[in-house]
Amino acid sequence: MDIREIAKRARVSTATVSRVVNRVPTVNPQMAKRVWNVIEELGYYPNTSARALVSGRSRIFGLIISDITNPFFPEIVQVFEAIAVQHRYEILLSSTSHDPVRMESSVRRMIERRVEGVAVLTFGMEEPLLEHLHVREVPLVFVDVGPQRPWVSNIKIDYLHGIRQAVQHLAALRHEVIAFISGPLKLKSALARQQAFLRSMREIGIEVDPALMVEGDHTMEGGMAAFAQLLEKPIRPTAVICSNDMTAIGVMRKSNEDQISIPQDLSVIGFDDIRMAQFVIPPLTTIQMSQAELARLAFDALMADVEREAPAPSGTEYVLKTNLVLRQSTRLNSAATQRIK
Amino acid sequence: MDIREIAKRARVSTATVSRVVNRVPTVNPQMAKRVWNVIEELGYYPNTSARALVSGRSRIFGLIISDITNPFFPEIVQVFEAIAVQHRYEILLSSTSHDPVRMESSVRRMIERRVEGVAVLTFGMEEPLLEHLHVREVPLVFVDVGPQRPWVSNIKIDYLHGIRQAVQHLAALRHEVIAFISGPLKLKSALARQQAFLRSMREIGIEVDPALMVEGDHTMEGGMAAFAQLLEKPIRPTAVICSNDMTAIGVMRKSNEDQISIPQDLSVIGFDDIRMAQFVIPPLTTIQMSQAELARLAFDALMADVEREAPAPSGTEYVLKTNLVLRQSTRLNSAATQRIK
DNA sequence: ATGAAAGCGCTAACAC
DNA sequence: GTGTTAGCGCTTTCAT
Repeated sequence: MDIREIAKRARVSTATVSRVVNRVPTVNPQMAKRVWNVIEELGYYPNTSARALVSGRSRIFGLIISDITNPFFPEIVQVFEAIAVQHRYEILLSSTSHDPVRMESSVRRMIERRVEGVAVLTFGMEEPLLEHLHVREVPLVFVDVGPQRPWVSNIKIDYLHGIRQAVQHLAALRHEVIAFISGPLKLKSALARQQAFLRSMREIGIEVDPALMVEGDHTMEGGMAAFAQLLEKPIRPTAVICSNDMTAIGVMRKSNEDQISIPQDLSVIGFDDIRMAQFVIPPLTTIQMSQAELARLAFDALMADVEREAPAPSGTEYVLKTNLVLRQSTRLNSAATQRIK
Repeated sequence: MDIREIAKRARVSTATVSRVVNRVPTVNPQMAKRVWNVIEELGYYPNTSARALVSGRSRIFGLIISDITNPFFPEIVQVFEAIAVQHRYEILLSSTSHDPVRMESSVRRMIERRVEGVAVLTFGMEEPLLEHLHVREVPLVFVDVGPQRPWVSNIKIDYLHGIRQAVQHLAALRHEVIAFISGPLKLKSALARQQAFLRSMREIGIEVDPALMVEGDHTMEGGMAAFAQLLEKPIRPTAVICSNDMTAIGVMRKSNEDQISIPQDLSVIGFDDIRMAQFVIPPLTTIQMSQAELARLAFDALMADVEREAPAPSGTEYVLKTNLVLRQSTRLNSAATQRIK
């Protein structure tokens, strides 16, 4: 059952059926009605492949993430998909697990499906792949790590904004010995968070003791290990800020094992605000990087490029702010309180 | 750059290029080599829309879930996608949020993309939608709730297997007063779990006091509320089995607020084994329903139907076993222990 | 073993 | 405002 069948039964041409289906306003309403009736009656659904082939528009966006089981991503996928559907786009999802081979195959699949844009929410993309997409003028959007060139947008995360809030929040609670557990420092995003922490501390006149900075790996196990390291140091922090929530959850887990109560004995702050942050005990105070907002920015960036005829010569830049959300893993520093008494 | 361009440059016909790309074995190896070289050189990627249009095969499977942010689903999506890619299939993901309108639009999109099969991992599908897919002979796979008819597979969950293990585990730990927090009982899957619990208890000679059965809603908040209800009853359970992990996490949260220690004062068992179950404190003993296995079964079911020329008249049935995984939220009933002393 | 050619279902000129 | 028609890029007979 195809457009010709509909045309025949509605006694119009296929062109008219096409116009009706695509809601071209110039068609005679009566005729349109007749066509719709036949469409309903026969349960006709236009064939997307044919449409894509002839129009040259696939109405598909690629979405490359590292790992859907990483709690940071589900909400992004959710929102991205919801917006896409509103715009009559489909999404081609791909998890790469940080594997360059899978990344390459993802890009290949996306090119074969002639995606109209790709959101890359991983730690960048190798030059040859970029090149393949670039010659086809496929709009791309990255988070922080995109190259400056036509058809490439970048969403810059304002780490400082939220991290400064976190530091000042702890300072207000009389914490002075504040540790920081970073992510893998070879990651640009992890490094940026650490830098923002140091800068925020400097702003309030504290020069951080290097002993209070340990490197984690953004996993729970890494958080536990990093915190264990911290406990062996001569100075004991009363608060710790973590480079992501999973790390913070690791800290909480290790604290629990060692009979360190949170927030009584130790205040903990995470980063990301993954959903799980609300479910741990106590609920985790964390720096939110809105996944919904990120998804929306990414989609809008692609959409903008699709609708542009000429690209900005060195891409477009967007900014996503981060913000502290207060929950129950931080508290007034009891040591300081006693001192005041 | 299309197949003709390649053909011209390799001085062969388009038919030969097509054969080469599709690895038809009869082509002269030399010629094939020549064609591959040109393909590499020009960076040619076949156009999927054209392929789908002419071959009538989209190489897409639909995957309908209720909500990707529900921790039960990410791993399913992950595994389903990975297997699909291995078979050179793409997946069309859709979250319906239990909204019939979104479900309808999902199905429409899938039909328009001419998916070759749909895995429906929600609580069923309304008859009219089923009908649309049925007339097109689109293979479907459901979990528990599929109708018996051609082109429809069903994955039956063996709830009893794991729940019986849970009950016997608790019994072995000398628990006698075991509560059960169910899911919404209008859900077939929730009801089945409750029935399996009752049956398992009966098997070991315990008739469950109705006061020990409360209805939750499969959310953390619901778990907290249900447990609060339980605490107001005259009899106090020493162990509680929950219809899913989020409910169990709610119980843990509420226990924490009320100074009830887990597992010292109360043993808790969940269901599903979502990833978070490993991260809560203490790690949750739970009945695993392997998400990876479920995804694999679903994919295999669709693939089998795609390759079948005639469908089984009343569909095919698959079974997924559940199993208890021991972690740290269960312990010997201390009351019973004292009694023995 | 290879090539010529007929479409797959649709859109978009272009003509009326 | 509506119809005719030429493709979109590919696969697949059918000849050779």
